Amino acid sequence: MLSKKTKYGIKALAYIARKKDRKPVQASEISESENISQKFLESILLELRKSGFLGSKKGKGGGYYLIKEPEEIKMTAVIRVLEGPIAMVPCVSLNYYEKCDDCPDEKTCSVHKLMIQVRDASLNVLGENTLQDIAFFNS
Amino acid sequence: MLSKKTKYGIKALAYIARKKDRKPVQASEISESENISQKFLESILLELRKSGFLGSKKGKGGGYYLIKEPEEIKMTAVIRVLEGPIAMVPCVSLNYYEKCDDCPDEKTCSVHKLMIQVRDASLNVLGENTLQDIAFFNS
DNA sequence: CTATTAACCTATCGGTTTACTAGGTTTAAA
DNA sequence: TTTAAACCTAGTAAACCGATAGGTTAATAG
Repeated sequence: MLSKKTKYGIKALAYIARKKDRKPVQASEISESENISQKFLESILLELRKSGFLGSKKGKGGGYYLIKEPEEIKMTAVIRVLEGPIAMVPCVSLNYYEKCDDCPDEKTCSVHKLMIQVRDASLNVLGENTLQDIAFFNS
Repeated sequence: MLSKKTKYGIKALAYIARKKDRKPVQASEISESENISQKFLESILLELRKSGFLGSKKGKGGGYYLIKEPEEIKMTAVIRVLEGPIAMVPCVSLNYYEKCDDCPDEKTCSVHKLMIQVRDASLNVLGENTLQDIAFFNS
């Protein structure tokens, strides 16, 4: 399950991407428009800034803005920062690998191979989609 | 992330499927062989029985056995019972649908469309794999 | 220079879930 | 009648989640 944090983070990024001018967008504006608790959103935006997706400007007229172009931001990167691993099991994670304590050998694990397939399928979808794709779409 | 419960459940089912004879397999045997806490495993096996994957026999020489053929058990079904929804967000779940409180309209939600794609990709993999496929595989 | 605005920081917190554990009861075979 | 196994109920420590509270810092407007 996707955490609210990740969900809100994606929505916020999409909101900012939709603004044509590059003027900073305030957390309060996003909060109202997307129905997200402002304080919670603030902490998420901060995290997105610290991880290099957003820049910020303090004080009056301040806010958050995209650092890269929306087409250059893959959803894999966003989700990895906000949610953590994309894989359903640490032992098949590319970026957050961890050995299972119960498995003596991954090669003979019945779960392992299945979860690699799931991971690759998800990775494929999330790697093909950029912020541009999800911010502007014609439903 | 897949819970240990689901992971253990899948491993246990695979273990039982691998036994050629249809004699009941004891929880203790699976527990030892797969390095799973016995009591925890018991509760999982019980759940798998109640949801129609396993049958059981009490008393000496008792244990758990498959009710259906391994080829007939899709991994989607197993995961839905043990883990719950396959979708990463309730609003795109086929079997556990729930509306988001923050979204006024799913059609305009930037997360929604993306998560439908992820769901379909996962569903595709998990629907194609049966217990037979994951129990016997040549790594 | 001052007031205002908005990002930034730290700490806390109630609720839920997770992964077990304990300790028994029931059923069936030897 | 002993033993082995499933079955049942309860509890629990730790982690995580989604938020809230209450400030500090920095930048702009007047």
